[in-house]
Amino acid sequence: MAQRPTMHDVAAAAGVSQAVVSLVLSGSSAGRASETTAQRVRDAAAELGYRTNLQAKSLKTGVTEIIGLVGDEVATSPFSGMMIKGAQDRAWQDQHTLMTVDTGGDDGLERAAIDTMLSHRVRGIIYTAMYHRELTVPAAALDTRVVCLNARDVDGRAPSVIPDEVTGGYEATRALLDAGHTRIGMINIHTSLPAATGRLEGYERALSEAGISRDPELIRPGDGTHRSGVRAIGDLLDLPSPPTAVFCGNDRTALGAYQALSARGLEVPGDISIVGFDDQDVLRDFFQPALTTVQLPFTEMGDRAAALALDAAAPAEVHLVHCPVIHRRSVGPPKGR
Amino acid sequence: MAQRPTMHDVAAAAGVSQAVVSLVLSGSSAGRASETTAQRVRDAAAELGYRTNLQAKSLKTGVTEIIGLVGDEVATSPFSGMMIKGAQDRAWQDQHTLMTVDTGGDDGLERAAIDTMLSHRVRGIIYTAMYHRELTVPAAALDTRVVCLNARDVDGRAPSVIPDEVTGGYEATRALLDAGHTRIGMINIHTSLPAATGRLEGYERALSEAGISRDPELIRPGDGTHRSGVRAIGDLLDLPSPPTAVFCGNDRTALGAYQALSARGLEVPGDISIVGFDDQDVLRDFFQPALTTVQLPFTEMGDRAAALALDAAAPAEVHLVHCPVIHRRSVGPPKGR
DNA sequence: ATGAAAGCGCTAACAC
DNA sequence: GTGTTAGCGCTTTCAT
Repeated sequence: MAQRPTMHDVAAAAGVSQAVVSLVLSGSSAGRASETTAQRVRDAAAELGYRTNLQAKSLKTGVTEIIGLVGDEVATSPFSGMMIKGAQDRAWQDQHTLMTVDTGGDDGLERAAIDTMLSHRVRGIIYTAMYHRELTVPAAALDTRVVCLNARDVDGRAPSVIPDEVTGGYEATRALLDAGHTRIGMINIHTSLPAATGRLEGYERALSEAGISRDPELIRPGDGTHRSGVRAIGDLLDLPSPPTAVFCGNDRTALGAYQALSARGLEVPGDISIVGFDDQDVLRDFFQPALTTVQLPFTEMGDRAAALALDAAAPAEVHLVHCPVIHRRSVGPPKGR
Repeated sequence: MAQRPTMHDVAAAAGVSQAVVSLVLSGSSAGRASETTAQRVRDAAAELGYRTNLQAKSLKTGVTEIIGLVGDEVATSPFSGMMIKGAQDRAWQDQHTLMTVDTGGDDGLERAAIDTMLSHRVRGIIYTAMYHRELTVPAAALDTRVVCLNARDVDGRAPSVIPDEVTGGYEATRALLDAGHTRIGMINIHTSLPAATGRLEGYERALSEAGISRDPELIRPGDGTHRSGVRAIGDLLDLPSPPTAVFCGNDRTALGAYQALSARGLEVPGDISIVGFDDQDVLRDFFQPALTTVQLPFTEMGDRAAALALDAAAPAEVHLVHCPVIHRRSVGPPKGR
């Protein structure tokens, strides 16, 4: 762990000047240095265990190869891991590294994190939300390139990458429609979330497109919990004319529905078809039979966000990322068909 | 997003020299600059939106304020999120930031990641495993300070921070012993894991300390899955003299046990007491009644690892972090007592 | 109490 | 083809 060798050391070892070392090692020596010299330099570098000092390089060039990623609960939510992975892999492809800070929702820490990143002269900041939501990018962050991930910048000053909830809800409902259902319930999640409004909008659009008139009784409120799935599916089944299929606003709700159904001796999809939303990893094993659901494309979203963070010219648009339906076993034809 | 102001700009604005700006902003101006001057400098800096250029600072000082964190699946496992959070918060307290790379288990990427971090002249590297295991630190990484997190460096060249599985298993078993049980089963997980051998060792130690002779029939193999919990608990119950309590090698196994028990019409803890291991967040809600289990102290482990990464003088020891028993509702007195 | 100056390791323009 | 040179923005020593 002695003092790291510098280009000067390599130059001395190879018997050339430091400038030549720079040229050779940066790969731009074509036509500048002879191949013999180049090889001698590379050998010397390897021999000494030379490694670029990125501080020095960045100081000179004025740009760093770091992308900052700030978010509430970035580390602790299972979802954000995928966003980070997507962003990281993309950054990596472009020789960049991610510097991550999980603010835990603490505004002071967030300010400090942004500050630190700016001091590090990051190439851009990916401002990430654990749950899809709307937010205002802190003014300080706008000193650099900012991209909102899983969040929409209400002021439209930064590009945003969010899941296309509407199309997701639409396609989830279509999957049910296509299986022959015409009486389709929906159990929503917290209505304050873009996820809730978007998914519901997709549901309604699909039904109206199919010429099915809206029945408010079929749309049940919920809060995204297991418990609310249990309750809402009960309400739905107790209707004079119960639905033959239900679109659940998220997987957790769907799991509640599954259990309530099984408690009543009803089968999925024999008696009733179910579609979820989120395709949550950790819940997957608990669905018997496997749940047909809509996937939140977090990895792709992370990828897109990183790409935008690296592209200084990208306009501050909203990028909707498609949420594909994952067809598994919880959808079948309506009972008695 | 114009060119960022430098200390020279601040100096010009405040009518002092750049050196004084450095002194004042670094806080070491006590007795060097007058308070009036200092204030003028700070005002000018704020006015211009000045921010330290950490590249330049690091180049000069020779040390960075970055800690690298490399791991397989760091981003995607629910556990590692907590380790990252713990490490980050600790790093943050010491003005450091985390640069994270998830290698996805790819060796090439891992090498590249370590290389990059070394080029960034990170203060240290936290080499993290998703599952507690033994490993060899890549030679390249040893160019800097390395700390193994949730992994033990078999060559003993780097300090390691790992959960104290043995004591965890011991205390889990003690919880059962203390409730009055004397016939206690254990369902193990993959025996190749330090988690499995350690937990079993703790179990055996607790029993032998209590003067209970070892009954091999009570120790069932498993692979950590839900399914293996279902199977093993069945085997245990079918014994001529079944246990009144079972220590499950992990929560997932315990969940299988719960379900098999409920399928047989048996109650926890009325008919049988259960203790798990891991205290896995996502499974928590599925336990009815709430599971008494042993917590893997990931946040604390991350904290310790970061602290070690920052302490160049720390010896390459193994740091065992205590795994506390979380008492909930799945332990009661033996039936018929 | 303040300023001048050197130099950290690198890139890149320019000279030979 | 290769070397010389001038900074990038900062910290720090030494003058003043």
